[in-house]
Amino acid sequence: MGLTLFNTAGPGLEPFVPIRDGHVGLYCCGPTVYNYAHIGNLRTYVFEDVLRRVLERHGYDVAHVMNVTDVGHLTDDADEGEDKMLVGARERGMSVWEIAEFFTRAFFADIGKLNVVPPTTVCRATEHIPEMIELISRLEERGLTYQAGGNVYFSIDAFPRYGELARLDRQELRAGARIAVDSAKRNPHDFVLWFTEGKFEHQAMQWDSPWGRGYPGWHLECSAMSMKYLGEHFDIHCGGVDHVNVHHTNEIAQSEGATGKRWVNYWLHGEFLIMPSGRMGKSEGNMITLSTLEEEGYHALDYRYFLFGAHYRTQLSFSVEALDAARSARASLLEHLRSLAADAPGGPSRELGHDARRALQRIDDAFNDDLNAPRALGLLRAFLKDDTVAAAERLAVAYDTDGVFGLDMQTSLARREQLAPEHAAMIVEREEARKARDFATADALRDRLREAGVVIEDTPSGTKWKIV
RNA sequence: GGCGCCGUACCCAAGUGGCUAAGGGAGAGGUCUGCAAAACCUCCAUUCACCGGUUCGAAUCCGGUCGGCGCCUCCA
Repeated sequence: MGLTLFNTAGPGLEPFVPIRDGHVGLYCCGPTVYNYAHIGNLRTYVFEDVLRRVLERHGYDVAHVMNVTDVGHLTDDADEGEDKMLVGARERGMSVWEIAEFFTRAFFADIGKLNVVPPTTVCRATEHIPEMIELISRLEERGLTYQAGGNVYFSIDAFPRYGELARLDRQELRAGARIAVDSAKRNPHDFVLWFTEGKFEHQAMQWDSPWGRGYPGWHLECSAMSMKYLGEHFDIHCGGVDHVNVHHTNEIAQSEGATGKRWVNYWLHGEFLIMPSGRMGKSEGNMITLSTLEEEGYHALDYRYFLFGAHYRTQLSFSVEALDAARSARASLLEHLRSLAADAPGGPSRELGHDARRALQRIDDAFNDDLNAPRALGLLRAFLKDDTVAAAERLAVAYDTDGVFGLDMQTSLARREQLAPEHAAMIVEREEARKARDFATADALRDRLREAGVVIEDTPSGTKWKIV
């Protein structure tokens, strides 16, 4: 079964066919580094990671590019207001460059903990200003821009295909329904390509340009950098659903406006993580970071497992109950694998029988069906319970498919085997207490070990322990 | 106001015309145990928000009602 993906820019589900055999150009909208990423943001990167892993499982050589937006986002709407970087810097007493670096590191640390395979190319907006200026010049040559009020704007009326991605009805666009319209715009949906210093005196990051000293509009970086690293026509562009209407719509307008040809073949969009109070966001005041979860005693991979509870194109409800369920589920999965490993002294089987091959195929089919991770995980767990199949084969299927799940099954298992010497000593001490039928001492030791993250299990074949 | 998505057991959810409605968590009973924990076994939706319709047949398609969410604004 070939890979089928849901293309926002197409009729929906479509077979994936790369532009160049064996190669895939993949661009994923990256973080704005003025704050920590919250777990809603991270959901999107995990979805993209599954895509990356599935593509590589198909044998594609994936050029995976991600931008880091360290300039250009405005705190306010409608192209007004201060740069978010500036606000963040002021709050923390850091320079905008320092704060960008700080949160960039924090971001990659987070996705690393989630076992997200790093992009092959990470590019910073501030390091690609010349490319952005070049792109504006191309648009200018083609008559798609105008200058007004100190800014350079993209004129959507000069680009007939504007809004096709989001299926926007040009007549129905109601700009200004909730915000004040920039009076310099000819069409309310025109957007800024270049801001000049005359407009915002406090903008911290500025560059010289043919239109005056200033800084680029937000959408520009993705167009300029993706084309630099992936060419003017590439395979897949990903991001969150919130980007469909504005960000990606504008990216398409300026990219295709500049080249006069098709830019991206497949657009994939991940849905939101929903809190009881609705969408997660800084302004909504319901932000949870990965660090928050870790402080609460969850492992980053518990969150990754949690995300596999729902398909990437459906909203996922977040709750501590649901996260607890995922943590328990991941623990039981590892426990299950441990017992299978114990029954398979030779390790995972290299040869698979009919049933194991079929299970493997069905799991791959689920991933190939628009990255259906929840179905794949359900199939894996059902298969692992099938004791008509040799433990070694079940283990082999689990480890093999973990190449896509990315739950780090083998490593997580191994980690549980590493016992600190003082804990080993306590276990021995407890065994002696039990033999002496001094259960009070034994139970106290068990409690202390539990607090240290070592769980004790007395079984007919002796006392066992594991790291949690 | 416009556009779109969703509503499956206590919870998270898969399922997109036809085998017994995945899987996980929680819960109940049992085996085991000094007690626990874990593991294993068993049980846990004749039913898919509600009402109509299409069909030999629908959770799955169509229409309506109610409810939730998202986008239309920087935002994953």
